[in-house]
Amino acid sequence: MPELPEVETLRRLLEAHVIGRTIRAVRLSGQKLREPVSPQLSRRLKGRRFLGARRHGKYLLLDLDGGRTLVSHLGMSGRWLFQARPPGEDMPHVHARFHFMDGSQLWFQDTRRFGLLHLAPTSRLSQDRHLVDLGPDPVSNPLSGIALSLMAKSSRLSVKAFLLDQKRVAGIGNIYASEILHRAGVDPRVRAGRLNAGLWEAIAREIGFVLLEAIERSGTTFDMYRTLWNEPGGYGDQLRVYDRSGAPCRRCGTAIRRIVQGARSTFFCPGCQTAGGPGTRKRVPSPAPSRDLARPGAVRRSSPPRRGQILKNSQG
DNA sequence: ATCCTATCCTGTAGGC
DNA sequence: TGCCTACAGGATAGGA
Repeated sequence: MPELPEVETLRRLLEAHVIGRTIRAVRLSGQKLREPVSPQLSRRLKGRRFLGARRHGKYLLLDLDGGRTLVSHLGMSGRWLFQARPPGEDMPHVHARFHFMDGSQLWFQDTRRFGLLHLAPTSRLSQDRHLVDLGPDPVSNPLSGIALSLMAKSSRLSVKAFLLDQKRVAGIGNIYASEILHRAGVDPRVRAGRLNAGLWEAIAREIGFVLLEAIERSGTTFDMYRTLWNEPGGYGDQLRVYDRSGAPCRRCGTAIRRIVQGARSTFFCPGCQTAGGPGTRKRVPSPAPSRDLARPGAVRRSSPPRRGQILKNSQG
């Protein structure tokens, strides 16, 4: 579940260690990812140099000379791994190996193959079909509460589902959505269109806070995610609700609950996350039926933005 | 138009 | 011990 902080961590590391290198060869596994990787990729990348690393939401954008950009997404289990001196042993599920002139290698590994590797013209990147519908990137262009509340105005989605929708805000996934709503004190089941401006202000603040704090710690390794050096991220012990069902809330002591929304887990504190935000106790009916699947003790493993501008200022 | 569900995929946890 | 099933979720196609 790499989300914005994990991708930004990789972007920074790639910028520091891979940008400037020239590709000698690219070897592809031939396996289909989210969509087939073009067999032309190898030919088109040969001899090209990486010029820069950008990011929008969860998409990593690697610009090359020759006017093309490598658009990548990590899906559920994707990894970018760099070795100055490639190890002797092999690794499973490596779908692209970039061999650089100096002998170093960059690998794209993706066990579950929900990731994406695709080459697009740099000049028309914002029109690329994978990127064109993305909402604003909340780290490059911090969102105001006003902007969020305008976007949510007539939405019947739960606020959790709203935050997960990449067309509205790009980069928030299942882990950080729960964390953001916990910090904002907002019940994840409340419909987005019913939240008042003050709560959107709190959510906007926590989006920025949580994502930046997670970036500082190189992201969250819950399961698959690794940095460029194959190391886990350090934000895992900062998580307040995600995967903590049954454990006491660190703010009020109430047992954290797990529910399912849109076939995805949501973790929240029934004590201090309410429909009216911090300090209110009123319980509000859920917008959609949500089953309570918390099993105590059982720890499961493992101004509104405009379109067309999304790729500007995406340096992160 | 908006929202919801099923689908893709693999490794792993849990049940028997 | 080992087989089998269920589950995890990002994005999206297609249905309601």
